[in-house]
Amino acid sequence: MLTKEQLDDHWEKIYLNHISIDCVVFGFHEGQLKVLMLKSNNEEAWYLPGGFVLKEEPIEEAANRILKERTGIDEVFLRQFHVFGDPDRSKFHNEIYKDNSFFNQRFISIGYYALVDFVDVTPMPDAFSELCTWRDLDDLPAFQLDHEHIFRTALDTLRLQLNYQPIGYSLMPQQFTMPELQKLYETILDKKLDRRNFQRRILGFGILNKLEETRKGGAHKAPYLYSFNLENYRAALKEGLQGGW
Amino acid sequence: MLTKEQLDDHWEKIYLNHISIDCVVFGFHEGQLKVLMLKSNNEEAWYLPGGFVLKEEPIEEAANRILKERTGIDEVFLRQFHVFGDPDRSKFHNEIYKDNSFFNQRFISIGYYALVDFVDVTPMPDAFSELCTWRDLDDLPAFQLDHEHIFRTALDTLRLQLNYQPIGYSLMPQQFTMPELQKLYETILDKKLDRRNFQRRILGFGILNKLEETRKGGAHKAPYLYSFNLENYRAALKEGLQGGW
DNA sequence: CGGAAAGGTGTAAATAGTACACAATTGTAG
DNA sequence: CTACAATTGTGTACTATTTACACCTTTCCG
Repeated sequence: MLTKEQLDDHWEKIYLNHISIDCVVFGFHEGQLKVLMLKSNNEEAWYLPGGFVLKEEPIEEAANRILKERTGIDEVFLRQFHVFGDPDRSKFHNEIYKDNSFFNQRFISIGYYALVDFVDVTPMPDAFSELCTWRDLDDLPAFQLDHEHIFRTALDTLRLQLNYQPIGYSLMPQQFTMPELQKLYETILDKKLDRRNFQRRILGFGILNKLEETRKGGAHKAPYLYSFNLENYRAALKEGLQGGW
Repeated sequence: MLTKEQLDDHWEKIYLNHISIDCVVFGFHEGQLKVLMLKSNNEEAWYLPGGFVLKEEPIEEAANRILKERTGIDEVFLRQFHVFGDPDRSKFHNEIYKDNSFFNQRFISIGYYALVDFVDVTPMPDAFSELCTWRDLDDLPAFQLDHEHIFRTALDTLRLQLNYQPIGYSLMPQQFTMPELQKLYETILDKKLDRRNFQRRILGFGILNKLEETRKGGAHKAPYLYSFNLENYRAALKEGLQGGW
């Protein structure tokens, strides 16, 4: 265990000053959109996975590292979406940080959002938290600092993104049914979609493979399974889906 | 005039370390899309208007301040679009900066793009430049550092933005003709659009007022003048134009 | 083996997008 | 002063996309 001064020194030495990264990690499970959050025992409010940038580390790598530290996973959909740079956004009220020079500085935070497959994630608390866990979007706790704003902005960005990019690959398991995929879209958009029109549209993108098998075991007619056609999916990510001039 | 050491000290004292802002300022004049650029006498390559963030300044304010310093204008369309954070992006090769501790640090740059009315701008060089001037998009000089990448990313963002936001208000003069507005879109997208369909579409957005007057003086039939309906324009900016789920 | 709940599929109507042509105005050249 | 060239204004038929909507099938359960 290091002394307080040594810890202080530690942060200062390896991380860039003034810059932090916050990640909004979205997952989808049992028809619920979820976001990964952390909580320390000393505080009521929850916060988003975050961290700092090593002196010689590209910021994309930093975001990936932070994400991996909290989830165990790597190589996922991870995108910058906004920078939060108000001078009073990062006043830590926690007594722990009060006289730590590194934590007491102003931080400009680069917001990333990630789309991950829920079952691949093993939530792991960071050095300041006892809890790291998924929270349902319709049962969110109080947020620390400006993290509610960061989360909101990420969600808005995700909703916008639905309009010109496919997103399911990162959030769904390998195989899934059409109703399951539709539920994902409905959950993100927070509105009901027409079953038949949804299917036509999503199939029209050409990013799905219809599989032979069906998902048995439900109490009803067995739905077909689909998987993503990775080649077309990647092309759609690059080109955008449609629309415009 | 300050000594070199005093200057060094000056930067360190008032600006945040590691963080810079670069602005891609778009203007439109005589059917040409233009970008504001700077050049010093010591270097061949040009660069984008940029600067740093004051210790207690919100980053949006910093971007506005930097923009105002180079253009004289304020309260324009100005948006974050990307953060550029590779550790080797900001190695200044210029001898001037070689032993200046402030300039020799790693900078993570927040990219902003601005849409401005060409005629409102009075380009003003910064402390390192002799030249500050508009450059045509189809006659761009060599760029310093990663500024070509920053510029490209801004242009791609602007093109994407056309699909879900109106943009003309910030780039056009108060009054303009339909062909002039069409030319703006064609220039940004770098492709021809059908005159009649363009008109129907843009009028369909409900963001234009058709004026009584026409623009005389051209060698041809006098086109009608239009202005933007600010109320509807602002609503369209907020809501997005159309499309999607 | 009948019923409840969910999934699979098609079609008609409305809407939006595309392609395309002719008439009117204006300055210029003869 | 007139014919011409260039540009603007405007409308319509055709096509593609989006929307709204209904019936049949499968499966499990009681």
